[in-house]
Amino acid sequence: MPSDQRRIQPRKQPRQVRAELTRQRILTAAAHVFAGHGYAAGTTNRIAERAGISIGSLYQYFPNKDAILAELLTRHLDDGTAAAAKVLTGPLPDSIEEIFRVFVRLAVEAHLDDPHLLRMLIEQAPRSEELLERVGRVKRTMVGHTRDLLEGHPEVRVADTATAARLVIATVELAVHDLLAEPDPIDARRLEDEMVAMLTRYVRG
Amino acid sequence: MPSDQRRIQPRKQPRQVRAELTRQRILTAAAHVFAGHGYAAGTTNRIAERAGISIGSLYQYFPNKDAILAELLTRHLDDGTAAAAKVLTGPLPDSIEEIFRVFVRLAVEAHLDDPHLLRMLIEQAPRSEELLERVGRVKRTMVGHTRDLLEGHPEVRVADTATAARLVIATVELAVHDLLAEPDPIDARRLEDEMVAMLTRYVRG
DNA sequence: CACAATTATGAGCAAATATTCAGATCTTGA
DNA sequence: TCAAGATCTGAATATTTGCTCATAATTGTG
Repeated sequence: MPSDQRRIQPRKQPRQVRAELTRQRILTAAAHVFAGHGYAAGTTNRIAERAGISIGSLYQYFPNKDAILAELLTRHLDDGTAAAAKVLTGPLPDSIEEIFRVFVRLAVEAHLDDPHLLRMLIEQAPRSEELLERVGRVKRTMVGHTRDLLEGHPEVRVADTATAARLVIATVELAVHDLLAEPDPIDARRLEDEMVAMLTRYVRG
Repeated sequence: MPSDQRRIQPRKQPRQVRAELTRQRILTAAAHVFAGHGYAAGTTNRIAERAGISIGSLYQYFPNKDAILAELLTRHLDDGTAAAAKVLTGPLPDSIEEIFRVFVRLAVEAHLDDPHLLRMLIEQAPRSEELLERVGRVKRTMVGHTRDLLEGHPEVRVADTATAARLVIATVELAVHDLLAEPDPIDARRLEDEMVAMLTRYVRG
């Protein structure tokens, strides 16, 4: 068990190509192992084994197990915010329904590749103060943007846009997580349609 | 680490008053510790310490750590289904809006006392085959009832009641968990109002 | 009070697992 | 080619933690 949870920074920076490759392999293996076994049962030795490297190499690039989780979460958050930013720079559709569709699709796509991993991340990550803060910040940003959107759109008729924005974000994120990770997952397209319908009818009042 | 995960039954039945008291203290302490540290970091020694008893006493009433979790989850599920059954025996309101309000309020109330504990329960349940099955059964029952409700109600206009029922259940459950467990939780009454509005407008088409 | 049954104690065992480090192997650049 | 630095190895070590058991304390009963 880790005795010093504060270290998150990598032990050394890769300077050769094979080092960067090893780092990638570790992360890929960790994603698989964490997704399959959960965080606690996803041991560092198992990760190293799956990555085809020795346990020592793993600790050359990650100071401890938590750091691997942190890196995976960071990448997910960065990917998500980057995708959202890209959409926000371009022109958005006019109707609130189509706007919602864009973002719901974004959320669904972001979770389609490995729902189990993402679910594990959300469940396990918040144990660390730092990660909790990071996730909270991203979420608050999303809620803020959603609120702006709701307030500026002529079709929207909800009174309390602050609460509505939080409800919208939580609904999209969590329902996506849950439904995609079930043993019998809902068809992604159908989920998208129903969720867009629900949100649209909600904010139109 | 536990070598035999199958044992769930208590080691012995309490025969004296102080024994039953000790059992209660263990469960209360476990709820606190699990909610605060998570399941993995909530060690049995910490639970015993918080309960003000020795670690040996803990193992006199629970064969292993999982059994404590199972007992907590069982109590939650039993409480929930009992409350739901009580509501279902009586007369339900006519309007779909008021029906939703009854069930959303039920869900909110069931999670108001200790959102962190309940969140942990839902997250950790998938570790055990038995608990997973138990939770799945309860959920399927709820979805089934919801579907019946949607199909039999004149106000409802959604086409795919199966998908709609799953979406409704997932939304209520997860949004409640998430919003109440935040560092800055939404006012329970406001959450109830908005969620009822969202669900009602959704199923009315 | 005496005796048995019940309950409580907590040091310590055993297994799992995170992490280290001394030495081997590979890559780079001159 | 070769030395220096980078990378890799994995047996060994350090911790953590679920759990046991011999013993002590308490309670119920005649």
